[in-house]
Amino acid sequence: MSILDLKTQLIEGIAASLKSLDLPQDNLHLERPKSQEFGDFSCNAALILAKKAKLTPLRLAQKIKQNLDILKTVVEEITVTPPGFINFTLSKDFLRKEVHHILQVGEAYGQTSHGKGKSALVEFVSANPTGPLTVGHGRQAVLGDIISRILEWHGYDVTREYYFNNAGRQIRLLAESVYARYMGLLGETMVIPEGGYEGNYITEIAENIYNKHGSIYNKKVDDPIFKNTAVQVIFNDIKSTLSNLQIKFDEFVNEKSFYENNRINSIIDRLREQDLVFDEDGATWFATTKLGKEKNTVLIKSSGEPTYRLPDIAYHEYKMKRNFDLLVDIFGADHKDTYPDVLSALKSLGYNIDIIRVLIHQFVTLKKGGEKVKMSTRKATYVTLEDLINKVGTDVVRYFFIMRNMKSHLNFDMTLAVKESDENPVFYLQYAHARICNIIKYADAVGISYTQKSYLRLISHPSEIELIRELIRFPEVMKSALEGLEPQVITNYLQALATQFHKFYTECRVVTEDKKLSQARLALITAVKYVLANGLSVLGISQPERM
RNA sequence: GCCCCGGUAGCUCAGCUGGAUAGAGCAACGGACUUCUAAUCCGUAGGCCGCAGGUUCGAGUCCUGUCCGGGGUACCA
Repeated sequence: MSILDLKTQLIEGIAASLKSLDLPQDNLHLERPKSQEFGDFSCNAALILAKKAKLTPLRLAQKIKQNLDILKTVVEEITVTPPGFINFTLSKDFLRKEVHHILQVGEAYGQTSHGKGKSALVEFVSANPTGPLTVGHGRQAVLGDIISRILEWHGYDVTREYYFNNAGRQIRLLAESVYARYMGLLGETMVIPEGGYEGNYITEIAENIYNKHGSIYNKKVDDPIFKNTAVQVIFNDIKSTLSNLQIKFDEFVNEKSFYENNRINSIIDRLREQDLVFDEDGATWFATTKLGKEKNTVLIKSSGEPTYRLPDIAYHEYKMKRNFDLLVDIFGADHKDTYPDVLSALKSLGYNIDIIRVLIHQFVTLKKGGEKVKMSTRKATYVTLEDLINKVGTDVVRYFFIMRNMKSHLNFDMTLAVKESDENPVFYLQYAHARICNIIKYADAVGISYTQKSYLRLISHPSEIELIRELIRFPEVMKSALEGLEPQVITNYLQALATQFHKFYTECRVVTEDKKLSQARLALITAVKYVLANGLSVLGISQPERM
């Protein structure tokens, strides 16, 4: 039985008891008490329903308890404590059986079928190819990938999608910047455009063109070679960085495609039919004030060029039309004000926007030795993600970016990150895994291994029991990660599990003269190994067998 | 001005959709390797949960106000 099934059973039991007392049964849930003295689960139903039952919470709790019909083999003790909680303590027998359960299910332990037969589209990164990915993009890249993995863990068929724009003003500036460097290489005067790009990579792209073609593009600022080479080189660079982070996209969608097949005009037309589009001052506006916003929004500038919102709407309509069950958009805080326009447009066009989950993450504040660094791709005052990966490694980078709640600002101190990479919390988890692997190897060498009948009844030491208690929380944690689409709960949990394991390790020797006990403990730590490995793999972090 | 996010130990942050005595890591101090890995463990110390009201059996968590930090508020993306 999984802990999730057990919780359902307990809640059903409580509901039945409430029904027999003629009390409402909705909104029941179990909590994990902070202290073990209150057992493994507690229920606050009596506190909430006391008024309705015209009893003190304590008396009501007693009554609910009396009417409870719950298996003694699973729940060892039910207590009522002030102010009126009903507490359930799981039997040791149940806990031991759970270890067996974990060993049987193995790599699938903690999975659910919530997403079985469903598909999800996760859009993230979506940085335009104007420069290398920065540390700032890293947070979103890792967040998006791990959220995708969480969805996959629960059975979703996930498409990771990257939306980009290789046209427009920024790209024109990029091409002109490359051209300027190219002219510089030819010994001509080099005019870097106003607001152009200054990074070293621009020079490298120019050299690339020069080495291949010499001076044949002299004075040909409009030749597509500059734009094409730049975009191609930068995109390759971006993909290679992502690949170093163990991230692979399934689809790349070009904003340009929405101009080509008339989708944009069609959106304007359909919104106009509903009186949500009007013309003013030569521009075309989206009447967002009619949809509850304070200001209207420009969709087509008076120059005739659409703002990015319009293709964004077209892109999201394209997402909708592909019939996913779930659409996840991951944006930085700078999009906070713009995505509601996209959603209200989709709604007006008749789409069910309930399937969209928009996740907004706060920015990374980069620091160097305590000093704040302002990042700008244009000015090349950034630290590239690639540099960071090279310095501290993929596992550390991935872990670092999801250690914190996405709603919080992430202070990233480069100096500290490099210095502290040796004592990064990710190693704490991996060390626990490696320790287990080593014990198993040692046990193997002396001829002890666990079998299905591994004397688990011999497990009784407090730190063993605590370890199991921690272990079986895993399915709950993974469920909550799915509900909140928040990877951080997994890292918090794995830290707690590793702590409990390290504690167990110092208190209980696994391989001893006592063969039966050794087998039992071997079974226990193998279960720990599965859970650690499962958690780490969802985070996309390696599980070393030796450190 | 208006909108969004944050404010919890010296520092960096957890705190499970309102629960019981607010937690961890780092830094400080004191202990533990003859053992399956000390990248570890145990202990001590550290708090007006920004501030003030409110809601109720119960608030770090919800509401109102206020202060501080960040982001947004473009015919830029």
